[in-house]
Amino acid sequence: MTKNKIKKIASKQLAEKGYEQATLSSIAKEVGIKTPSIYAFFKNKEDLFMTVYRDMLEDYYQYIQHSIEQVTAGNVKEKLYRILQELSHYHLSQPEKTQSYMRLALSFPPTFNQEVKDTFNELEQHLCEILHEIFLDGINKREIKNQPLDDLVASFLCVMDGVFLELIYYPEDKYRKRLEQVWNVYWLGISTPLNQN
Amino acid sequence: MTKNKIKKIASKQLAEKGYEQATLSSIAKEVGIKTPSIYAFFKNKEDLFMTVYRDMLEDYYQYIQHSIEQVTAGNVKEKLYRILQELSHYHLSQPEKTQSYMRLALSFPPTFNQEVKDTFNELEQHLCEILHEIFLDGINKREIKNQPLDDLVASFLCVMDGVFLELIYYPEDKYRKRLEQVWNVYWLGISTPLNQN
Amino acid sequence: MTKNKIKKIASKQLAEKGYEQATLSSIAKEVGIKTPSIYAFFKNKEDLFMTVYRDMLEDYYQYIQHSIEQVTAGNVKEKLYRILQELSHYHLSQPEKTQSYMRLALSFPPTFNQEVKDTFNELEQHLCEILHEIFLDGINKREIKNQPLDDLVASFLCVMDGVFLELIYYPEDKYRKRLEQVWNVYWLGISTPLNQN
Amino acid sequence: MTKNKIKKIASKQLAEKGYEQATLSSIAKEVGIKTPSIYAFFKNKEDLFMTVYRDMLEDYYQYIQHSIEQVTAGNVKEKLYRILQELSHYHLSQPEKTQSYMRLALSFPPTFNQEVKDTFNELEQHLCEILHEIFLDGINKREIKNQPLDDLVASFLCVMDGVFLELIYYPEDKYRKRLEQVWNVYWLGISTPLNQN
DNA sequence: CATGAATGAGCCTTCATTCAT
DNA sequence: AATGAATGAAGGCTCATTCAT
Repeated sequence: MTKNKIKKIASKQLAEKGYEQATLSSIAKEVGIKTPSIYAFFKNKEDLFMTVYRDMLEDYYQYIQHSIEQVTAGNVKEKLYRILQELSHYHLSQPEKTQSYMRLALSFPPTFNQEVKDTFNELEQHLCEILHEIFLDGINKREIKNQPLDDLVASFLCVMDGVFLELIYYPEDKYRKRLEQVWNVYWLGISTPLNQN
Repeated sequence: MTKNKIKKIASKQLAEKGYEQATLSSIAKEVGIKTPSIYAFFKNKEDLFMTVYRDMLEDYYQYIQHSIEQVTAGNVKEKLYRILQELSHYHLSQPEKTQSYMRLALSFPPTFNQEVKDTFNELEQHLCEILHEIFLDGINKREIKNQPLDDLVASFLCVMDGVFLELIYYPEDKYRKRLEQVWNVYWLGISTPLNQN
Repeated sequence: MTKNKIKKIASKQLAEKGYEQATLSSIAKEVGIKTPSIYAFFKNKEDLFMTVYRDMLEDYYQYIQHSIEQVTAGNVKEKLYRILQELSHYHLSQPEKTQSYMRLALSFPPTFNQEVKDTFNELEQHLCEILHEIFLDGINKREIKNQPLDDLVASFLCVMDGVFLELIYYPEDKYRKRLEQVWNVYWLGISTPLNQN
Repeated sequence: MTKNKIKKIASKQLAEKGYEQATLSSIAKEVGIKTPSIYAFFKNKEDLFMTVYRDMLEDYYQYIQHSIEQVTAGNVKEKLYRILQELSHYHLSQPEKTQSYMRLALSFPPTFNQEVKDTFNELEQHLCEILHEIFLDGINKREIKNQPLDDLVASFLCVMDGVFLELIYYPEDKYRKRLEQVWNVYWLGISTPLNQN
């Protein structure tokens, strides 16, 4: 279906060149159609990329949700590490998406920014709840040192953010090593002595 | 001097709107000159923003260097926290610069990207050395739990990155709270029990 | 068809004002369209004039070829004179074309020059062969004094060139007189006494 | 003297690139001054090239005049041939001048064209008189077949023009051969049998 | 003499978009 | 659903030129 092809290539070019350089005509050319044909499917350039963005976010959302739900087995250490790994896997296995993602977050017309932020917040909210539970569980089970839950959640989110940024800037191998180092220190830091093996 | 005014406003508009939207004509208008006048000072649009970027990086470099050198007094805890604070202060006190910075890093013509990465790496290299020393010192003085130095450095860089990303996305008050939470957990995690007060 | 109209007017303005002064906007204005519309038909300004030039050359080529082929009847004197006349007729009946032609030959971006020269050479080559035959025939029939064939061909080409240059510089009436004078002397010069009536 | 340097380089760039491409700034750069400095010596771009052109023509004029005056010795054949040779020598020894010359003749703003033509005409007028005398002399001395003087003059001018055009288009060696062939045929054509050796 | 700064005019070009087909 | 033709808007850039210094 042409519509999907357009979206796919729009997303790809967005990743490669950013919003402004991802010209309708350049997209059309790569799709193999003429520029005005795009308007048969999308009202606008903004509309097209809005859609692309929503799809992307939806996809991400689904993935994260799905990943998290599957992380029921295992102890807290495994759960947390698993989250970082799922995150890494998602971005590493389809780096263009992450790029597009970042690009849109920065280069989108201001009108759009609110929606971007809203979706982001929702996602974060969800994540917070999950992490809350996990850490609560961890403390109860004495896997994790007793600390304010919010602090723990914040710290993990910070690790996630840091790891995410490095995921963008470093090549995969260097990134993987980093991730491990970070995780080692982090886990050693938050866990109770009993669980540091 | 007009040249500086151009650079300043170019940087500002870059932060606000990104490279493509920071039009030469829009810059000129805000400076109060006519567009072609810009060419009396810069060869190109690219040249202008190249200069802006280099200045920015130079400035950042100087600041970090300066900050770090002054962090000789105090124990390791103070030193590390001080670094995070200086970083925060730098970006919070002139948020446009940070924005420009991010924008250029993502939206610049590919030719330029190598230079961006090189400068980045150099900066990181320098930071690594400093952190290395600090952590080594911390371990020797029993302020910090004995762990591989590289892991510690990596973890701190990750915290820095995470904190940096949040600094961009959250409003200042929310950010400050986050920073404190993160720091609490982090320091509790890496320090020896004696130093956890 | 708009495309042809653009070409026609481009050619005309080229003749009148030269490549640089034949602005896309001035062409568009005369065609009655807006400047960007030209890009629906031509990739470039260069592309447009390239096309114009090739058409011109093609047209010239066709004409010369056609003219020559029809000059089978008559004796050698008539044939040669006919060639000069056809040449004159071509340029006099559409002087803009000749002007454009000259203009492009001189003012075109260097990239293009090779193609210009190549086409020119091909045309000249063809002409040489024809003249060769005619002169050979002339000598055999004792209409023309026995001289090296190559010299005769060269001399005739020189007359053509001279005549061509004068065709550009003189107004038509003056040119016609000149042509006759030149032809008189030339024919008297190369013909055998029997044929000088 | 800077003024002369400007003129020289203006002329050179004119030859190489034509009037429009011979930018004041590009001239200034090659001279080693800043663009506005040109205005210390010339009122205008047009003024500059006007001067350049007048100098060129003056120079040409002088040369031709001088050449011709020195062609008093020798018989008519030698005189005529000498003229062609001087012409060739002039253009071959400083081909840029000829290029500039042609360029200006074609690409100059229309205002200027009249002066160009006037000077040209004057030169031609002068040449005509000289040729008139030579041919008259030639006929009287039975070196040249009796023909209308005007025709002879016209024919020689035509040869000059043709030869000139070929001088521009052919490389030197090819040109020289051509010139000889043309001259052979021409002289054989106009001379009396007695003088054809 | 020379130049730094500035500018009006204009050029080529690209882009998103529309509309009739 | 697709496209050829057209366009308003704008962008980056160059050029000749001026003027104060």
